[in-house]
This record gives sequence, C-alpha cells and structure tokens, in this order.
Amino acid sequence: MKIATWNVNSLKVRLPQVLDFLAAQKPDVLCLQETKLEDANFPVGDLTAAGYQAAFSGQKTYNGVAILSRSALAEVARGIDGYDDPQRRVIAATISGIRVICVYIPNGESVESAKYVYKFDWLRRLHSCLKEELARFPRLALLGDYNIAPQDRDVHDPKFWAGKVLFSEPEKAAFNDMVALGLQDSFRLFEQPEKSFSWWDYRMNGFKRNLGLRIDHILVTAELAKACKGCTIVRDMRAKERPSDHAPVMAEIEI
DNA sequence: ATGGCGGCTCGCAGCCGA
Repeated sequence: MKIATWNVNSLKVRLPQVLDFLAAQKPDVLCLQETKLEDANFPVGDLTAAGYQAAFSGQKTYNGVAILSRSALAEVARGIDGYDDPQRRVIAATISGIRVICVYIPNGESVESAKYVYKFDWLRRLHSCLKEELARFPRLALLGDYNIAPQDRDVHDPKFWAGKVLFSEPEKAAFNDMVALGLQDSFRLFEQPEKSFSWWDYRMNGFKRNLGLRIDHILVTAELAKACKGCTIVRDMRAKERPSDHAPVMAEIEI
C-alpha cells in the first residue's frame, strides 16, 4: 500500500499535476493540503475517472484538505473533535483498516505573530485528538504539511533558520511530542540522500539552488513502521511546469 | 535568501504562504 501527501497550493491550478502523479506513482492513498476549493467545486468527476474516491473539507481561498483513495473511505471525520476551527485543516478516514489523518498544520508566519500562538493552540488540540485516535487505531498514519522542519538536516541552512518560524525550538518540541505518542518519521526509517527537502520557496531560484526545508511528513505507528518498506520525496513533481512549491512525499507499507 | 514567486479575490493592490 502506497500512501502519499502533497500540499498542492490550489487544486484548481494543480489538478493536471495531481492526475499525472496518480498515473505515474499509483498511490493507494493521497492526502492533499491547500486545495483552496469550496466543497461544491471539488473535482470529483476527474478523480473518479482516474479511479479515486475522495473525502474533502474545503473553503474558499485558503486551507482545504482532502483524502483520495482507490478503496473505500470509512469513518470520515472533518476537523478536530470539540474544536470549532473555521480553518479547514484536518480530515481523517479509515482505509483498509488504517486510520489516515491528513493535516495542514498552521504556518505560524513568524515567532512574533499571533499566528504563531494559533499554531501552538492548534498543535495542542491535535495532540489530544491523536491520543484518542491512537487508543483506537494501532495502525495509524499522520500525513501532511506539518510546517515544521524537525532536525538540522531537514533545513538547507540551520544557522540561518535557527529560531525562525518552521524551525524554532518550540515547534521542534511539538513535533517530538507527536513522536513521543508513539509515532515514527517514516522518512528517517531509511537511508536518505543528504539535503532532502519537500518545500522550496518560489523566490530566489530556491528549487534550482536546493534551498529547501523538509516540512511534509508521514508519521506512522510502530505497527505500520514495522511494515514500512520505503519513504521517498517525489522531487520531480517540483521540477515540472507550474509546480506547487511542495513536492509529494510517499511511503510504502506492506499490508 | 526574504523585493525578487505565485495563488487568491466582488482584483487592477494587497493578503497569504513558508
């Protein structure tokens, strides 16, 4: 089973690239972030034609998440239970007995910003939600745009990024709090090329110069980690015409 | 590397992302 995550930065613009990715990589599950679409405009027809069912939770202009799956999506849940957040950032579904949670964790803007405070409030709520989900589902994967680069090797210039949003110590601590719940970073279960990133700024020739960050992750429970056969960043999607600023991340689980 | 890109909107400039 191949599970993937991709921040597409507008599904309306990126639909052709998403269809390319589905055809080329044939993931069983693809989690999307920043669809920027109201549910009424979700491209159900094109995705059905490509062989995928979808569950989605969107809004106009900002945010928006979705899960595409070749097989049935059960127990679909939108948002975090008990948290009335108008920003559409979470959707979950059970697929082939695996709990798949797709998240678009807030960016935070800067460490001085009110949005940084929101990020931590949000992460606290996600943490307690995860605790409950983990009690129910020994097979769970948390995929998405975390907006956190957890380690020095996930940042092209750790000295420059030190203390900045996406790489500040409290954010790394929040990431480690999720790991402490029993989740493992599937990417780091395997040998990986140096300077592996999942996001590159559109500006300053960020991709060509490989000035990136690894902020998109697939965290899995121990039971899935045991069955995990690989995790890769599908870098070539970032090199295409009119790319998202993120590349997809994909893990293979033998089930 | 932070102006510099690219997506969005009752657009024609400003907000947001990361």
